[in-house]
Amino acid sequence: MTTEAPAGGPRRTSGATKAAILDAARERFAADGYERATIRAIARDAGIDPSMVMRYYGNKEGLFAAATEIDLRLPRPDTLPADGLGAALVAHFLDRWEDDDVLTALLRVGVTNAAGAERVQAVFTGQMVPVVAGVCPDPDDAPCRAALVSSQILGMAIARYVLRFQPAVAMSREDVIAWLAPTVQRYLTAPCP
Amino acid sequence: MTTEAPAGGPRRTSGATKAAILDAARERFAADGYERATIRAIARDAGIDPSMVMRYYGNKEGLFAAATEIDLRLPRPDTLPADGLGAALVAHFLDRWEDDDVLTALLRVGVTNAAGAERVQAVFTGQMVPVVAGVCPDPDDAPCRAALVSSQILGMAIARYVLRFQPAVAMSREDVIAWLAPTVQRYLTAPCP
DNA sequence: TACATTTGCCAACAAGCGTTGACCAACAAC
DNA sequence: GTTGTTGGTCAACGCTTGTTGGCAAATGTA
Repeated sequence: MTTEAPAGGPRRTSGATKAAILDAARERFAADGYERATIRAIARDAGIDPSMVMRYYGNKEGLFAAATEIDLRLPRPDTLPADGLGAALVAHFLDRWEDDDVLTALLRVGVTNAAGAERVQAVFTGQMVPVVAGVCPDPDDAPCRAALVSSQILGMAIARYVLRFQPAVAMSREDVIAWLAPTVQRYLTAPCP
Repeated sequence: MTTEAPAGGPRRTSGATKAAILDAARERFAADGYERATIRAIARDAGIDPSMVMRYYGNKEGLFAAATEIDLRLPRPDTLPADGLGAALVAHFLDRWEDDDVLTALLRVGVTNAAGAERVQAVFTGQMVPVVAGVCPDPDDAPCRAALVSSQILGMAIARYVLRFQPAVAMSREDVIAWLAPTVQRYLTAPCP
């Protein structure tokens, strides 16, 4: 709950309301996907009328776009040991996924919605490819290698945080890193087959 | 289009109509996901009235369940060389995904819908775990290893067939196999870290 | 004081959804 | 022929959705 006005007290600022709407939207989109996350439910969570959502974000698509602006916060590759980059990347993504609903929301919607798919693609190619290009042997291979890394990262995220496969959920953070790090490392730096 | 009656000719058998409905449903579920694949649209594709869908499949959930009965057709592990199992599995899944809409449909819906997620889980654990158990060192590890294999297979399927990441789509079948096979092989047979 | 702006609620709209039940026409059996 | 069964349409229901416009009240500004 984000309502804090004590019934009859001073109105919130528009900024606070906008933020409350975004919080509720992220949670709903993450939990339900695009279609089933209704504006009415989001407004209810934010403690306001549905029409306020329209006033501030225009329509549902605008709300979704505002709620899923994402920064993967990838580390600069030159700050890490070259041979530990796989482990570092896997650990980073596990952390990101566990403390931010937006990633799950984006993934859920990306799989359902065409606009969402483009958005996932933009985030990953825009932020992943540069990092990969900084560490792989031939920068021309960066898109391909980034796609491979993404496939493994996204696959584990879906198994663990979306589908909730029991064995994937039960694995400890360290086990996931130990298993996936060599895979990612190979996709990053091994010579092309 | 699955309508073939020449306007006023003999009626179809119920079996033909049921099959036409299932075909249309698979296509729509694969293309649009659960919520946006409407019964009306499926019926239109099948060339019949929406009420026929209800008569034959009860309700939308029943239709979805009928449309996504899946056999992964996994090969028996003892028919393959132990060290080529990774490549064989990856190749098998690429083939399956490319000639069967149902897999994409199930994946799309599994990510959106709770019932769909359970279904994905049931298919993968029910059919993948036994195969993995037949080839990995300690059968107790089979669920964990199956989850790892699934994470890489599902991740590539999502990147290539759902999100349509450009580099993932552009890769040739042989390249995908060459990159992913060692990963899958390691998840299957390498000692636990 | 008076006025303008901003925050918010309310009631309604049109459209689309899953679902239902009544009705029709073709066939098969008697 | 009559009578059941089967494949199919039609029109409507109750409901939810995104979206809109008008109105109340609190705040700022003169």
